[in-house]
Amino acid sequence: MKTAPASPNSLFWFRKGLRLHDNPSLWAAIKDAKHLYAVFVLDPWFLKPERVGVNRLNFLLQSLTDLRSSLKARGSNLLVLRGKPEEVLPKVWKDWKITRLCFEVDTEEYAKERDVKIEAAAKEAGIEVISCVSHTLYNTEDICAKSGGHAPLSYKGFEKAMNALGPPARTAPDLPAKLPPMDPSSKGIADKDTDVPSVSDLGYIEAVRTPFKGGETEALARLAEQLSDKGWVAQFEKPKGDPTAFDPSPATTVLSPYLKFGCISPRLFYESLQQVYMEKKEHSKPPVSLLGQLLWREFYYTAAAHTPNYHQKEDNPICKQIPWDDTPEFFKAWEDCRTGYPWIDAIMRQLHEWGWMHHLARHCVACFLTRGDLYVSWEKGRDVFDRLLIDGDPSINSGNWMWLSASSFFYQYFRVYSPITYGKKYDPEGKYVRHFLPALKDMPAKYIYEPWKAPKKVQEEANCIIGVDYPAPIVDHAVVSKQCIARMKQAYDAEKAGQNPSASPPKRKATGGEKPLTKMLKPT
DNA sequence: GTCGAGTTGTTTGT
DNA sequence: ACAAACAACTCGAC
Repeated sequence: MKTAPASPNSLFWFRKGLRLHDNPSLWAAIKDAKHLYAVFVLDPWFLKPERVGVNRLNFLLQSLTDLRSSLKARGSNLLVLRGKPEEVLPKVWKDWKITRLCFEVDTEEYAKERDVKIEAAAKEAGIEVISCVSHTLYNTEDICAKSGGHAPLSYKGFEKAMNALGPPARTAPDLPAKLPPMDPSSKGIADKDTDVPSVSDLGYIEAVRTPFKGGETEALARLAEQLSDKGWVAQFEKPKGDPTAFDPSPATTVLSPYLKFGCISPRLFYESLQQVYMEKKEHSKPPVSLLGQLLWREFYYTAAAHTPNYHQKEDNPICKQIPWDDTPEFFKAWEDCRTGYPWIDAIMRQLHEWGWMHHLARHCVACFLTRGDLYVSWEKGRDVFDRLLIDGDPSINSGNWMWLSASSFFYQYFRVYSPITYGKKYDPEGKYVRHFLPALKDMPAKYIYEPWKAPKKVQEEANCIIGVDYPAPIVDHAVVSKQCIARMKQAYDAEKAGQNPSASPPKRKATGGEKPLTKMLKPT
């Protein structure tokens, strides 16, 4: 590699990390730089309705708009380019005589493959490449190194590895008020060529419905607001949250979409929490505390980055091989909010409209689709979440789906969420259900979670005939949940026998083992 | 090999 | 409000 020039022309490539605060890679880009070019590349690989829903795409575009105005305020700009990064970047680094390329480390599958190619091409062109870790608290490799060379698969193991590393790196200092300018004679840097498009510019016709707005400015304001109630922060325990809370605001911080895109730095969140905990001596602790939530993110990022085939069941060494059913009619009903269980359908409706639901609500629908009721593969549900969530983050999403389907991390498959009583205990009046499923808005509270039990007269008075205005349940939870538990046991036993065939012969159940349970699960 | 723990279950009792 | 029964998993420490 050539020696880096004294006054480099730097290209900073934004991908995640859509922020100016705590951005060590951007610091590396501006160091001694004569010129700085900040770009975001709209990659056609992402920009497909089957890959990213309108709510998250809009969140991204708002984040870019915010970033653009922040950069302009510092005498720079964000140039939004379109096309495959491996084609677009070499073109501009040639046009702009770039000598240094900087970007934040991204551990996700597609990003890793992409970045290896870009880095090789840049070095080939004599360009210095600098890449820092700032999307996670730690370098995930360091966590693995402290855990016997592999990603920890339990929270305890993760905690041990993390404690061995000590506290994470401090946040980077604020950037200077003025950033190195672009050379005004550079090709293709005019506003008209590099502006942030709208969702309709990108071919999306669906309306944006999420109430959450993207961007670093919004993220910092939300962080400040959420952490201003120090008593609340200090006593926060995730399992005690109310998944039905939505008006005026949910039971959690909703910082997840900002962390997903890096509008907020995890290290800034970490430091801000530590400040509150210093003041409030009595406070909740990981894994249930707010800090714990940030550590779970780290846990899943580490697992994803260091597990082969993490995003699929097949050839995934940490994933139980459960023979899920292929029942597209069940899957479609779940996806389209018509399982006939209001609690499940309301959560799925919130997913479509807001792109966000409370974590425990996600548990309920994930359990229902997989091991609890429909026995459909977690990969199918994962794809839906991946597309529709504004915080859809592959490492965390696939991990949680394996957790909920008892495919990895969590194995107590007999603990099944009830699609009837779970919501009822938080919201007996059914306000949440009524809001997201207006067809049921006048159903008496007594029947709001089980409307099929309402007498015909009650249904008529509520203007909601079951089977007409709102579907009848596609399965009988009391029946199928028991069958599912039995099938999970069978699958676990088969896995054990398969993994270690010499230790014990394949177990055969005395009775019931060969029952065609699939047939029994069909809609009645 | 045993035993306790595991961010977030449900139902039925008192 | 809290406790036991339900049926019973894996992992990791010892």
